[in-house]
Amino acid sequence: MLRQELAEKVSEAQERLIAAGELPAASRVDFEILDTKSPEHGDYATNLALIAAKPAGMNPRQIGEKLQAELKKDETFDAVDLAGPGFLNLRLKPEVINKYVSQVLDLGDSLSSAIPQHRNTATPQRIEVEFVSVNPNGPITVGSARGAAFGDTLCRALEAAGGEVDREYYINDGVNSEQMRLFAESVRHYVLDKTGKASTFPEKGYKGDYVADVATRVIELHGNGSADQAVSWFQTISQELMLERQRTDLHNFGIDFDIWFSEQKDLHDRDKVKQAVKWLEEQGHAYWATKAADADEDPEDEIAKEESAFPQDATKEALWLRSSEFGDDKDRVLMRADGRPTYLAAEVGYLKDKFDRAYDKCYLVLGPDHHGYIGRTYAVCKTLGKEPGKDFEIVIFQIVRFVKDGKPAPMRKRDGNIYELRDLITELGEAVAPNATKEEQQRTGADVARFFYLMRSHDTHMDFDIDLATKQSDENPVFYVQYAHARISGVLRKAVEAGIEVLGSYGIEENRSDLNAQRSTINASLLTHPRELTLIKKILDLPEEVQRVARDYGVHRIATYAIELARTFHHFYDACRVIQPEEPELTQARLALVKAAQIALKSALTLLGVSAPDRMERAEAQPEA
RNA sequence: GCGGCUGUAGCUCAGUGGAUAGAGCGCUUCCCUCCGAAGGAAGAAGUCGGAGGUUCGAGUCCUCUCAGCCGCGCCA
Repeated sequence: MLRQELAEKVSEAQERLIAAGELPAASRVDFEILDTKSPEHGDYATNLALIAAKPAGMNPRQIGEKLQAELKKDETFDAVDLAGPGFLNLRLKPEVINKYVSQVLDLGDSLSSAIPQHRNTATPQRIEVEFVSVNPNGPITVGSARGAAFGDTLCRALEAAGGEVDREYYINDGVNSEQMRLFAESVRHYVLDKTGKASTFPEKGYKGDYVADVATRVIELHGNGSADQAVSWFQTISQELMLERQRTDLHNFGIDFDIWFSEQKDLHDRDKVKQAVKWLEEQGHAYWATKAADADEDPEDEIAKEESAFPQDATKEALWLRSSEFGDDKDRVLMRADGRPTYLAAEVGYLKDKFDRAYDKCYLVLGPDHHGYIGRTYAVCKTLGKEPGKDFEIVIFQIVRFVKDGKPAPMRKRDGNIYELRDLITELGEAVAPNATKEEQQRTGADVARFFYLMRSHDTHMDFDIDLATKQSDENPVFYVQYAHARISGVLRKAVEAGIEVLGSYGIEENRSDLNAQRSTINASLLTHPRELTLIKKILDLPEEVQRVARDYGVHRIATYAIELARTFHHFYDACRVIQPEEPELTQARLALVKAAQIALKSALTLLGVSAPDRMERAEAQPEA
């Protein structure tokens, strides 16, 4: 797009100088087309002279002067100024910028994919992203929802960048799991209780509304007689119901997984874990011993082991993974002394299965409590012949602290007071759109929650003040962005009502022939107001932002971009009246620009998984009549 | 003890080694005969936790340090 065009112009000028012997060939460097700090500096700047100074063995300003002289010959530029230490500020002729409006209209929904790939990186084509993966004994909490929003928008960005993405959810449903058995016992307790039978609550059992909900569903589906079923039966059924609940909550949050990977069915039942462990043994990556080969003789450590809740017979041999040889801090047990596989063994089996599916790149999105797993997981990754960071990447998102009624909201499982994503969505929806229907409240609540999660870098510890988010809805810029979109829809509606011909109505789903017809009738060269040009430039930044996010998964920048784009639009809107019956040609040009802005806004919101409404309801109480 | 993350305006947070560090909220003051004021304009508000280092240039990279949050099982 525009920046690429400018980069080419600068490169060509540089090549001419090299050919003429004015610049050494060593001055060819990766330079950037930057934003200027303030509008009076021009539209864009390039740092070529600064970057090339060292390899060229020249003073930056010296290079700058030569380039400046060369670029001034190009009629693309209104002005080329050499500034500061050696920036070249580029001021463009308006028609260089406004000609892109019709291109944006032509691209439509594919605007975010308009740049195929970054010049330095081969974008992976087949991509797998594993995220959320909450155990099937608990609901989607407001904490895991951050990873859910992050992972999904990462997928959307990777797709926009040209990737084919599988969203994968790993289900921790091993039948031998203590946690799942305990969960089943807890559900059975609730069922017994609800059907009037005596029952004592299992020690360390699971409490909370969601457990009771599952029990209620069990009775609905299987009648009161289900109370007599065995724990193993409860384990199967309550797990299924819990998954159903998770699936529903995620769907309402805009997330649908492609692959639900069952540890039991897809690993254990197919003997994948044993096969993987055997394979590691054959490769010499695992060994039998009573303790780790690299264990240090720290007496305090020995004491800690003695006091462990899970004492092990130190005379029997366990199977250890040589993870320390692959970058982990110590070796890890794969098979316990009693012959049962550890969680790590299942993980090895899972990763091997995943890698065997031949993705170009796999991502694993994990919560902050898992950062200690990076070392060992990367070690496993290496034993399987994959390169961490290149073939496989773990992304850790940081904790969300929830504050409610001025106190930290408890989120810990088993305390009966889990703060679920569905509660958050309902709360936000009711507070922000009190007069809307239930469905609209759900959608609005999900919009607010997603935007809030995605606004901040995944590396930031964020505070989620429920009271603030519900009571003061203005706090959340999602409305600022959505309002810009609704405003555009309003303008287009108004234009139609005023009898102005707006081809293709006012959505962005209109058909191609209409768009082409409109493109031929608009005269974008009338768009010369500074705020019009600023808006066009901002719109053109979207595909670059997408590429960057796909490269470094800084997903929050899409939210930042959306806010900036909305602001740029509001500025334009304030200064440039769109509908002016006495100026039909300008009206058409501005309508085209407004539609281009709508395309970019909707694309950004879609990447965030936030809806782009055509009209918005007021949150304030209705004024007295 | 070891490891991860964070520290930027009163609060919540942006900031790709570049120019005078930004936004939202809050605060002060203006702007609806005019496409929806959930908007716009102007103002006050900063020792980028601290100290060194790297270089033409550091909020950004490196080392050290202080503070906060989190994690470290033959649990899953």
